[in-house]
Amino acid sequence: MALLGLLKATGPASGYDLAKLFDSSINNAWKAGHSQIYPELARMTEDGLVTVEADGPRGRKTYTLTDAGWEALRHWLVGREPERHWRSEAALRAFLLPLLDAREAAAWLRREAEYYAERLRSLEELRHADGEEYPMKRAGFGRYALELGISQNRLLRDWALDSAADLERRAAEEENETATGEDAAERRAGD
Amino acid sequence: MALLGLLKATGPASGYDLAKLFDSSINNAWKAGHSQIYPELARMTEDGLVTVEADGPRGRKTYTLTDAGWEALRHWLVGREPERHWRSEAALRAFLLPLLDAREAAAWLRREAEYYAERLRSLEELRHADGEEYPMKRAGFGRYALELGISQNRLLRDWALDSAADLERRAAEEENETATGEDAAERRAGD
DNA sequence: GGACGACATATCAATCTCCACATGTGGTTA
DNA sequence: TAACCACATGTGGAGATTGATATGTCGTCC
Repeated sequence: MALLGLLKATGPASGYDLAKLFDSSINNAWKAGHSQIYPELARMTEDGLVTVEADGPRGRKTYTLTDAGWEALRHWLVGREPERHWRSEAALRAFLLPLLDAREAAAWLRREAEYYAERLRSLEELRHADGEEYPMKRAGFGRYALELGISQNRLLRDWALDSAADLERRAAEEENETATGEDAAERRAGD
Repeated sequence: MALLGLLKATGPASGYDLAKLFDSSINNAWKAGHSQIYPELARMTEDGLVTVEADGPRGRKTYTLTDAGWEALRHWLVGREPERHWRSEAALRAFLLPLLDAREAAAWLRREAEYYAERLRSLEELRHADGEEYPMKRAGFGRYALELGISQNRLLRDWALDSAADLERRAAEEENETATGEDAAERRAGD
């Protein structure tokens, strides 16, 4: 479906073009290497969703979206089957974080925050980039998706920083209590 | 890894227990049915990450985390290999949204917003629920992950509503322009 | 004219994942 | 005591995914 979408957005293209386009546009939402793209294009050709034409040099094949393909894409876009797999390593780690001690967890979160901050920067750059650098923008694309990505990364960064601060505060409090307890014990021992 | 984490968090458990726990806890971050869990437990037993003991009735097998298992889990939690698969159907749809006309896209977004709002409600309920209803809370778990989930769903809901409103505004503007153009044409025709 | 990098397509094996099918036991309740 | 539900564990096959490997061409720069 992602391939159909790109074909619709850009017009006829080769598998190679699509692979590059994938990288430079929806790679944040969906990943696919050329070893997935080529067989998929062959399958879609069989299904009549696209047509092929061998035209360019180096055995280049240009694929074009058919009416049936656009219909299928449209149907998928509008359809609302509940999302099948929402799966995120980051979320899993976040969930299991309390297994580590507070200091360690906080350190991990701070590194995570840096990572999100970096992604945030690169997305914000994209927002100010023009069509040359960001081909999908020419088609008015990714406008809303880009804003979403920016907001999400900002949220993630702030969440990581806040959680880290919270964990550190708790750790400090605990150490204080322990220290007080030890002081008391020492005082008792000294009696 | 998710399994190891749950084992660490809850202590010894059977595959059945883990499957249920999965559903009631990290299901939002990671999904796994029993048909994945049982083979995975067998594999981890071979690798020495857990030990099995057939004890309960009905062929129940209880799995216990070994030191090696905890070490592996710890290593995974602390380690920071860049996230491998971030893949989201919703994000993909969001990206391809401009392929639809504005009204249709807005309608889709409003339905999407409803969905996020519902998830938001259920997560907020979870926040106020006590350990009885939400077993992982007993272990102090999911505290930060839960807050993250709430923030994310709120963000998603607001993004969908804002984007829908924006699309509708643009569609209305366009229609106005078109109508004005037609008026002018009619006036010319009437001359 | 040779080297090199970008263009361009393809296949294979290993692994992961999903869904459906399959099988059986223990406790409770009508 | 029969029925039923929760408990409990598996297998098998289709399809997706990843990463490695393979092969060859075109244009350009030195």
